[in-house]
Amino acid sequence: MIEQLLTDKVKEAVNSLYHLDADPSQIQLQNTRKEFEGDITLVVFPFTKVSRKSPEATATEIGEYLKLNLSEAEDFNVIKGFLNITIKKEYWLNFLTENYNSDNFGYGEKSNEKPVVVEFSSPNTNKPLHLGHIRNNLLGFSLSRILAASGKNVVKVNLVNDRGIHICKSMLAWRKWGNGETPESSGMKGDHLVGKYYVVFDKYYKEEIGNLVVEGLTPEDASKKAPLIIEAQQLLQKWEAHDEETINLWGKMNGWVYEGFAITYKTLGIEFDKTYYESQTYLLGKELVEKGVKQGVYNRRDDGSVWIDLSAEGMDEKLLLRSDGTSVYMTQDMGTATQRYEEYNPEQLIYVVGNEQEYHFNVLKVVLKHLGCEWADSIYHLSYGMVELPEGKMKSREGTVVDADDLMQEMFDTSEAMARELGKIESFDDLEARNLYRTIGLGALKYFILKVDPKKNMLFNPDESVDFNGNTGPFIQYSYARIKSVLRKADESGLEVTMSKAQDADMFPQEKELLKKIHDFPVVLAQASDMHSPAVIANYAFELASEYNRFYHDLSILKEDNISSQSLRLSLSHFTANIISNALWLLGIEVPERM
RNA sequence: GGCCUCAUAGUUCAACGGAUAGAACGGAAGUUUCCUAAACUUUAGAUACAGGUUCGAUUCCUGUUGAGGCUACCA
Repeated sequence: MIEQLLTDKVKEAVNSLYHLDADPSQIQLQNTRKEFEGDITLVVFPFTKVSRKSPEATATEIGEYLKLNLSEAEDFNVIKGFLNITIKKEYWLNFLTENYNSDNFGYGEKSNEKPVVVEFSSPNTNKPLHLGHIRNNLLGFSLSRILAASGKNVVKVNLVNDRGIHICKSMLAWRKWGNGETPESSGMKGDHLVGKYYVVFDKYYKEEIGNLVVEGLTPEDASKKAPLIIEAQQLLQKWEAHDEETINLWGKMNGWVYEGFAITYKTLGIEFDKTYYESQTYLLGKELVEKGVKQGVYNRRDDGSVWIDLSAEGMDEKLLLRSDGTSVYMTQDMGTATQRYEEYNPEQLIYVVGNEQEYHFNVLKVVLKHLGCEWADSIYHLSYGMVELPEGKMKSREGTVVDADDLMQEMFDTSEAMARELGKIESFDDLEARNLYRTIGLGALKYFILKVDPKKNMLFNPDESVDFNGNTGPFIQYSYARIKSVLRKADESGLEVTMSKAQDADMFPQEKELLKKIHDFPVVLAQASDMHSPAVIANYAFELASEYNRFYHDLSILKEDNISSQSLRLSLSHFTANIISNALWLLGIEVPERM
């Protein structure tokens, strides 16, 4: 890669000119802005101190050195403190020749080192998946692919939260008011059916609270003394005591939910290497807490509860074990993290979890380190922002959630309507048309969510739904389909891609821009895996597609009678299509061969 | 109260401390003998406020204002 060559040569240059052993961070290379002549720009301000010359003079000296000593350097010009270097055409053409047929251009070497474990999704089993889960799933899945492409050995895991008071609420409501309703009898998807009874529970629970408040209780007391919540808690105790009837009901209703989730995951295109169930892991961690008490790093109070004092770290006291000896969230997470560490010996443990749990993960790390687990440093919380609706935050109890299944169906319907309106599918058979709606609809949804920096809250307006024009997935998919169409036509016309001919071609500035953009892909990929950000890949894919469309929109590639130019354009098109498809694959987005 | 995050065109999003802050949608005006108009071209429009560090600040630091989150013997 030219960046590496330049970095080395610049280092050599400042050493020879100014006797400076330059730090890599001082050598700042960037793509030259389009309005200036040149390909790559060196920012020379960091060297003006040692050169004791003006930025212009310094840039000129370094430029002269590079032109003399770097064979790829064609020429240079200086504007203020910016040294714009032009790279020889041969370099770009050689780069094209060597890589245009490479299927995994830019991907890192596959390493056999310790794995990276990525946990994402982690749903509760009392209700269907919603828009917030979609952001989680897409981020986790795309991140896993990006890390894998950069050479890591990735393990995707899901921890299903299948036990607890929430599922007991659904169970109780179903038993009281369900009349034996099943997914088969109701025609409902299993997760939606269970979610329905969660809402039913909440309705009657709220009524009871209301009545108690009328009788004179405070809302807080009322919410604790309502008969329904007490009954639900008793159900949880029965579950923990392995009561057969309770376990059976729990197993049955969870089974419905899993069937529903499986469909949602499949539609969304998400899969895991391993799924853990909280019912099997929730007892883990208690031993760790006891161990901590023995070591004197945690404190047991008179009532039997266990705490850790984190005031030295600038945090509060935190409960690790209840007075009745049962686990809390933190206890379990200590256990599952330890289990996962022992199982995989990972280089990194990544948790894709919303930013409302940032404090929890900070505490988790510190609590483990107090126990002497140095590996706690390998825990990384990929914290993402909330998905907000125009009317504010989603609240499942207030029914302002956007259901994942409904949303995807809407996307499919919208893309179908658009395709029909545009007359896109006249030559398609039914199956191909249906696949296209799915591909486009999902592409729109995924791209819309992934293009936003994970850490930021994002706004989702269901009424406007997701666009199909502009900076969108379908635009990129369209660009891909169009390139494929060009290549098909070329093939039918008997045109051949001959790189030896292309080497003789003149390269238009726009063609070089496109090639430079492709050339950047490995750098972008590395950056994305460093920053854990699919958004970097998404925005890159859009820029690449735009670049292609802008240049070729009114140019007849096939009618060009100069064989060299034709070869250059076809191979450039082929290469662009490859990179677009690779970039979208990293986002979990499919490309259509035609649309 | 304490702690954390965010604040950029009318709207949704960009910008390793670098050049004249980019796109897209929406607004206004155009472009179909061609590979495919889900496209392309032109145009108006923004760094919340006040200081500081720097050759250079949307970016780093301090303060103010505004939005969200956390601060449960819930998970």
